[in-house]
Amino acid sequence: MVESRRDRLRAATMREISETARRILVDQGPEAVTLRAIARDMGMTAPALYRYFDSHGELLRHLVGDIFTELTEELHRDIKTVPDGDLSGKFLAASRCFRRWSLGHRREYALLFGAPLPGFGHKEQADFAEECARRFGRTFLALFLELWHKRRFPVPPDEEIDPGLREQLRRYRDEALAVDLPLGVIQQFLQCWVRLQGGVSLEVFGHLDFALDDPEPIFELTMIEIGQGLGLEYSPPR
Amino acid sequence: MVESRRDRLRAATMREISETARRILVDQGPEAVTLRAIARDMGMTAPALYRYFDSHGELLRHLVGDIFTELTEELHRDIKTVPDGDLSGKFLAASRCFRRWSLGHRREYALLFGAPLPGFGHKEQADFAEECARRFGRTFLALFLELWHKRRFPVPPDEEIDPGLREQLRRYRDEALAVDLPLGVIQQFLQCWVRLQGGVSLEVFGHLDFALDDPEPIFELTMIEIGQGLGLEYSPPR
DNA sequence: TGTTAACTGCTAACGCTGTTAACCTTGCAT
DNA sequence: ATGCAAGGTTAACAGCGTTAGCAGTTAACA
Repeated sequence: MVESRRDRLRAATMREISETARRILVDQGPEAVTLRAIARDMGMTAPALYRYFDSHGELLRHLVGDIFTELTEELHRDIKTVPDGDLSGKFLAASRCFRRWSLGHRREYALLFGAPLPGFGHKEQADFAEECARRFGRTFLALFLELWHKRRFPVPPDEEIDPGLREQLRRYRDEALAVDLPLGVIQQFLQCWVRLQGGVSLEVFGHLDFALDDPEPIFELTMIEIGQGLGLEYSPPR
Repeated sequence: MVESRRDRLRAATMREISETARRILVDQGPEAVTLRAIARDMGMTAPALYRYFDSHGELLRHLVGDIFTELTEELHRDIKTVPDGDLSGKFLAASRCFRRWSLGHRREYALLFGAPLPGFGHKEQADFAEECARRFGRTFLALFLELWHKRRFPVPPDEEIDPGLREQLRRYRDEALAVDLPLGVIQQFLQCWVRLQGGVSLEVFGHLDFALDDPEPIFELTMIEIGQGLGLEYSPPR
């Protein structure tokens, strides 16, 4: 049997649950995404949702996966708007897209990148959400590696890397990435990623409000500095 | 009346509430800090806590203030262990202390620097918590300004700063800091702070786990880069 | 000193949460 | 046609924040 009537209904209900959860998240924040609220909005009762998800947490993890996917798609869309030759432009576009999306979806951001909730350890995340997160990560990594292959920005030789770090980088490269690269490239990637996501996190959570109403110029300064390390041509936004 | 018997009892109860809340936070995480749990641990009932705090949220905000104070004290303690002449050492010590405390108090960190909770907007925070947070911020700012006055690291002249940023920096300098400084110093401070806290946040929340078991070397690399911008002498930890 | 008001606790209750158990109807497959 | 599984229901349990109402204790004041 390929596509029974029940299968179709089930898939539709699944979709409706996701959409409803998503809408509540956007409208009322993460703590309002309760089973009862979702069910209420759908004209159902809460226990019925257990036919679709094992627990509240798993429903949230599924939601996380959806959001990661949406973010990743938006990133790819923005990257594609830059002509293929312009790698600097693509890198800038991706970074700015990530920041823009994050600031425009603070509650989703909190769910994806905030403090890990209880029983939500970012480690034992559901396969689905985990895979979505990985694809998100690969988006930036792919850009970075393309940059390395085509432009060869300067990186420290393996021998000059802190021994403790070197071993970790080697493991990550060989086990997770399975590519042939100097370890310095991975180190550089991680440093850039920390600056990018670290800065965005602070902004999203309002931890620069004590001094700035609009931290965009600070973000752009960061982009300039990162770009210098990678030999990129900087061009202002818009 | 200066110090009635009731006043003493009330103060003691206040203290006990704080300590109990704190212990539950450390042992079981932020979501376990419920009014009922606190009351249970104290041999009281939940409604009695309303004699001391208007709501659950306000109790949490008070807890935040306590934690900020504790963190600030630990920072000052560590800074003092470095001889007064060694400003580079003090700066490194403070930064490493912040990172160490954050990694050793992840749940407290989440409360202080995580996503703002509902009705917990980081803006309309209770006066108490707000003041504690300010004193924490001033700890780093003071080090930074001392560094500037004694060592004069290079900063961009006011005219070269992005106009939009310049105006914000001027407001922050004149209204919040009320000091006489080139705006470039403030800009540099904010950039350093973003790198420091941004990196620590990612580490605490486990967002580097996808690649690294121990991100300390990456943190030290950041310290080296920041130090270069400020003309500091780098010395490895321990 | 006696009275009054404020303070500090209690219990009971409301409505919310996630979750489980028991039950009923409906769709699908043998 | 029979039987089983899927997908829904209601009822219930334990926990939560919060409010109302009641009692006892302490402090202040006439």
